[in-house]
Amino acid sequence: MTFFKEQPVTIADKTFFLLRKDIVEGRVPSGSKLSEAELSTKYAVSRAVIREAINRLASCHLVERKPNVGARVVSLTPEGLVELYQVRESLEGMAARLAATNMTDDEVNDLAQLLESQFDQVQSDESYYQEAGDVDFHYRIIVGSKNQHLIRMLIDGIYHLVRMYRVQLGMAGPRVNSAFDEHKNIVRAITQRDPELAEILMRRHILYSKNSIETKLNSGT
Amino acid sequence: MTFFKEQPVTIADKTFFLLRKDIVEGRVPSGSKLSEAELSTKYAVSRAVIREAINRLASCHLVERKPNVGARVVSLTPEGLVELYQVRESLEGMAARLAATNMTDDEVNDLAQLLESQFDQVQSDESYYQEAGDVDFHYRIIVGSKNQHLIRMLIDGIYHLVRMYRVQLGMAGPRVNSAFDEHKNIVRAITQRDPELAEILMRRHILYSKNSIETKLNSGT
DNA sequence: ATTTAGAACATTGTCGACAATATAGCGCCA
DNA sequence: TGGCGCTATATTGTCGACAATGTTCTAAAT
Repeated sequence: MTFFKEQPVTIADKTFFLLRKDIVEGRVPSGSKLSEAELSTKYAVSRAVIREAINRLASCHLVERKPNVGARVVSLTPEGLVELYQVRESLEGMAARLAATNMTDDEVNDLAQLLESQFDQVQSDESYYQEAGDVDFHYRIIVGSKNQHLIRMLIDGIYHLVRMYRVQLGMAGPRVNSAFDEHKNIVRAITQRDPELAEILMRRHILYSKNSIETKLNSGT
Repeated sequence: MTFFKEQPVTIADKTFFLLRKDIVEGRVPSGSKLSEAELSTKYAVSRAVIREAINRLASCHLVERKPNVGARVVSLTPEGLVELYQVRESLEGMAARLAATNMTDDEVNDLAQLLESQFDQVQSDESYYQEAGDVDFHYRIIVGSKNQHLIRMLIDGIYHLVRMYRVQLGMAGPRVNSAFDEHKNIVRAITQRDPELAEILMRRHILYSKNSIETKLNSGT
């Protein structure tokens, strides 16, 4: 149940979503050049809407554009991953802090219930939780912060890059049980309306994720 | 000495910078509608470059765009100010933390020297420090974090909104001496290469600023 | 053989016109 | 008189063509 389903209204929207999906999931390889003419034929739209789509992708930090030269898909590097997770730690920590005071009781209950239902899945079949379940959890807290800047920066911006790293560097891995416990502790802090604790736990949770991914990367090379 | 001077290369760049300046400094009033036709005659460019400029402004959260309807300059509200400073606290806190480990010794020395030179100005003439001096200090730490995401989010994005609030709600006010002391303490923490302390002090510094502004706003109404 | 100047090519930037959508005004009907 | 629907108008979205810039290839000169 992804509740904030963004749906395209204009052609530029649709093209933007398509292109973003293709980039995030690696069909347009990272580091490759984006030719406006080529893309306009590929997606069967005018160059103007391609340009708008590329500009929007640049806002998300998914492509880098140079004037009079063109745009390239960002390249995925270990350093980039570290920087990304530093920002995540900062922003999502604040999101958890704010969620502890700004989420309604109903929202908190729903969140706790979500974890309950995921608990069963973790027991029987681990595969689900890693992907959508984790994202769902984090999204709810971000939205629960009720801070528009935070919400837009994370959901419209950073999370697509995070997903790009996840998909292309193949991050599934373990850490399912431990992450689940961390989620539970965060929810407990929010339930107790303890902002400081919620922030600390969220930051540690993201820090652990980063470390886990880093070791996996290093062992891979 | 503003060292990261961004200069326009294309017409769209120039128009974007002009329009942003006009919005931030209130010549285009907050909450007003941005007519593409009107702006294209006003700035003597085609509608296409106006559209690109508006799109970029939307990425900075300076305007809000609705499909098939148009774009409006954001309205400045007390709640918006609070949300903005929450994000600042989060991101600049992390920037200070990272700066404590990533700034070179030379950069740290320059920063300390900057504060020294500002100290004299604070003694004699308070007016300078509040504006450019404060911004310069924060910019150096942000850049010193060496985190590209942080740098772009803050300098390209949030800081223009901050300036917009400052200019249009007329925030000059006192807090010069106390802010200066806080700056000094932050630099000391960075000099001692103490990331945790640098982050804590920066967050408190921004929190104090927010509180100061809020009380000023409330007393104004 | 290497470097450099220039021309030919390819790509991005800018523009004006047309299409699609939303808004405002007017008349009709209950 | 008030509300509803239609038409007219204004605004945004999309497109193809032209201009400006960057890039590559060639050829000539040292």
